[in-house]
Parts: sequence; C-alpha cells; structure tokens
Amino acid sequence: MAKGVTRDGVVAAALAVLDEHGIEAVTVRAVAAQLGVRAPALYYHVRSKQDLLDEMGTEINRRVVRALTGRPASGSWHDDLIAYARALRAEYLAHRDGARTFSGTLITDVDVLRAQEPWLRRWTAAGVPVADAADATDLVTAFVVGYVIEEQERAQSDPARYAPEERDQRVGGDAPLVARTGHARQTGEARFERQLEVLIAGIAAKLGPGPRR
Amino acid sequence: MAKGVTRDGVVAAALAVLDEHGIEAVTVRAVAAQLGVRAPALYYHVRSKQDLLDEMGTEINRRVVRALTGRPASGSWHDDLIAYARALRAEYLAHRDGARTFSGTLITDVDVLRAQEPWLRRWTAAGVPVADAADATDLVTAFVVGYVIEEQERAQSDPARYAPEERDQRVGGDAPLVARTGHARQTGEARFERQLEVLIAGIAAKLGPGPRR
DNA sequence: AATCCTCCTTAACTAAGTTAAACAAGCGTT
DNA sequence: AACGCTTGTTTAACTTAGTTAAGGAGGATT
Repeated sequence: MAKGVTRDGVVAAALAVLDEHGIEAVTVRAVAAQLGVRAPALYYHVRSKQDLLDEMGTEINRRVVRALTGRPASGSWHDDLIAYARALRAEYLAHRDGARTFSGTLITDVDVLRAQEPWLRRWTAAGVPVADAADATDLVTAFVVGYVIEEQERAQSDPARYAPEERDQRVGGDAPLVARTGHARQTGEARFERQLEVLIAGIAAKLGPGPRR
Repeated sequence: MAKGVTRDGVVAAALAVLDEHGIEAVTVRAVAAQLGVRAPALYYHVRSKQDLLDEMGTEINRRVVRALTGRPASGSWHDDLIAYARALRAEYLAHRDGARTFSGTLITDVDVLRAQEPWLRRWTAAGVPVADAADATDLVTAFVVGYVIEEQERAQSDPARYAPEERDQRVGGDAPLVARTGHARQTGEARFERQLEVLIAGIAAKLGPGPRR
C-alpha cells in the first residue's frame, strides 16, 4: 500500500472490506491485512473495534451530507426532504448491511451537525418552527432506516423465502388477502418512492408551512 | 431448573438473558447456564446461534400479534395502525437493543403471517386496495423500527453525549438553529406519538379510504 | 551520540461459536 | 432379563476474533 497507515486509512480499508465481503468479514485482522499490516497495528490508530465502527458510521454520514450540499439549492423543503431520503438510502444501499450497521451511529463529527444549519434555515425562512423541521427530518430518517434495513435483509436472505410461490405454500389457502399482498408487493425504487411520497404528504399536512395542526 | 430442556425453553432462556444483561451477554454459554446445562447441550435443540436469534425474533413478533388480537376490534384502520405502532414499539422497548436485534428478522412463523388476514380484511372492507393496506402497514413498521433504534441507541449511550450543554459546546456558536433543535427536542412518548400522527396523516391522505391519489 | 517518539511486530490471553465423541438413562423388542 | 436404539447431555477440543504486553526499528530531537 502507501507508506504509513493513518486513522482515515484504517476507516477506508474497513469500508473496503465491508463492501467486498460484508459486515461479518470486517474483522480487525482482515482490515489490517487490507493495509498490509498485522492486527495489533490498528490499535495504534484506533482505540477499539467499536471506535472503528463509529468512525465508519461518521464517514457514511459525512458522505450523505456531501451528497446533499453538493446539490444546487432546490428552494423547497419538500424537495430537500426527498433528496435527503434518497441520498441516505443510496448511501446505505452502497454498503452491505449498511442500514443495520450504520443506523443509530453516534454522530461524533461536528461538521455533520453543523451542516444542518442551512438546511434548518430554509425551513424557518418558510415559516416553519425549528422543532417541526427537526421532527420532519428525524421522521424521514427513521423511515429510511427502517425501510432499508428490511430491504437489505430481504435482499440477502434466501430468495426462495420471499418468493410468492413459497409464501403461498406456507400461508395456505385460508388467507387470500395475505397471499395477495405477497404478489402485489412492489420492490426497490418504486416502492420506496411511493412510501416516501406518503410520508411527505403527512409532513406537508401537519408540519409544513401552512395552517398549523 | 425444570426437567428437560426444550426448544421453546431455550428461546425463553435467551430472552431472559437478553432482558437482564443485554444482547452482548446473550452467549450460548450464558443461555445454557440459565438452563442449568452446558453449552453444547443447546445444539441439540437449536441448529446455531443464528437459529436461536431468529426464533427469538419470531417470538417477539408473536407477542406483538397477540397484543393486537387480544384487543377489541376498534373498527377503524386508523386506530388499528396506531395500536400496531404502539404495540411494536412497546415490545421492542421491552428488550435491550430490541429494535436493532429483532428488526428485519425473517418471519418464519406461519401464524404470524396468517394473523394479518383479519387486519387486511378491515381495510378492504373500507374500500382500500390490499396493496395500499400492505404499504401502509409496512410504512408504519419501517417508521417504528427506525424510531426505536435511534431511541434505544440514545438511551444507552453516554447521556452526556446528548445533553444540550455538551451539544452546544460541540456545535459552537455559529449554528444557532442546530443548537436550538438540541433543546427543543422532545423525547419518549410525546415525540413518538407526534411523529406517528404525522405519518398517519400522510397515510390518510394518500392511502386511506377516500379520493385516490 | 544518546535519547525519544512513532509505528509496527511477535507472542499470547480470553471469550465465544461450534464439533466430535462418549456416556447415561429410558424404552421397546426379542 | 438382556439387548440395543433413541434421546439428551457431558467433556474435550478446535477455531476465530478482540485485545494486551513487550519489544524493536528508524527517524527526529537534543
């Protein structure tokens, strides 16, 4: 590899291992090997594996922020929220077990926190209370986390387990509606966009600018 | 303990260990000790630890279903959804790391699947397409999962980390709005109910009975 | 030149999941 | 009654993973 190992280098190597082999392969020894170094060497740069995982999570958050700030100001909080949801999902999907691994990660990076400032400013400029803006953001975050966890879980479990035929078999004939949901279920983009739209509608009704409550 | 160890007994013991000492304490040896038995004995009843975790997840789902079916039929899908969200959150909160551990668990129990039938029937009776009903349910599920993951993460991390003063310190003075959200943030029940209400409003607007789309 | 600091190594410990092989107890069959 | 099968457990042991201890090589500092 390069010359010296750095803390950022360790994080990058860990993310590389994650992307290539999944979260269960992210061992201290594997990350060290990726850097051409022995396991204990990492402990000079990182306090513990948990520390490393936190740092990986922070990096993920940083990338989401980057994806959002790199985008021209849309003008509407409505579009902002949708863009945020898409960026967060994309970043999670980009890593195996991404949502499960990185959701709820303690955000230790001050810059990530600070990046919310212009975001919030746009809401308040539209006459929305800060608390509402924070609620709306957190609501979208919670939805994306929950959605992608399920999405990734499904993707990597036995495909037959979720196949309509298999499901019908298991459910039996006495639950026609349940069986039908198995068939009607969309997946991927379309489903995400649809549910996101519903969520945004609720936010518009209860939290967005306009008649309160 | 009792006489013979059973598969259900193993699951119950594992849940007991989880509740008492958290997910990291749920080791094969610890669960075995809880049953007054040595570790390898469990492998007679359970294929692997993952198998055990799946079974625990299924049991959690079963309890949510039980909490819902034990309740008098409310009549409105609106109340049904709220009751479901509350039951799911309560069950997750009842176990340390509950949301993280059990979300996305493969539902292997046929009875849990079948229990959705009367639930769906109520929606279709109100003129809602099955696909919409399934979407609404999954949307609520995703929200609760995401919400509680963050809630539990916050609860067990260093309290100072989330204290407003500490946060202000880290954010600095040049992000007044971000600082404000730190103070205005509600927690627990109130916050959950508020966000749930927003979500339900969206569902009512886009998926519930009434004018389509 | 001596020392110190940085970054890495080897050796080793511990905890945890898992497997192999043996053993005890109950039970049906001859 | 004796035999052998099934069930459920045991002891011993292997493997992987996180982590620590102690030390060594090499450049920077005094």
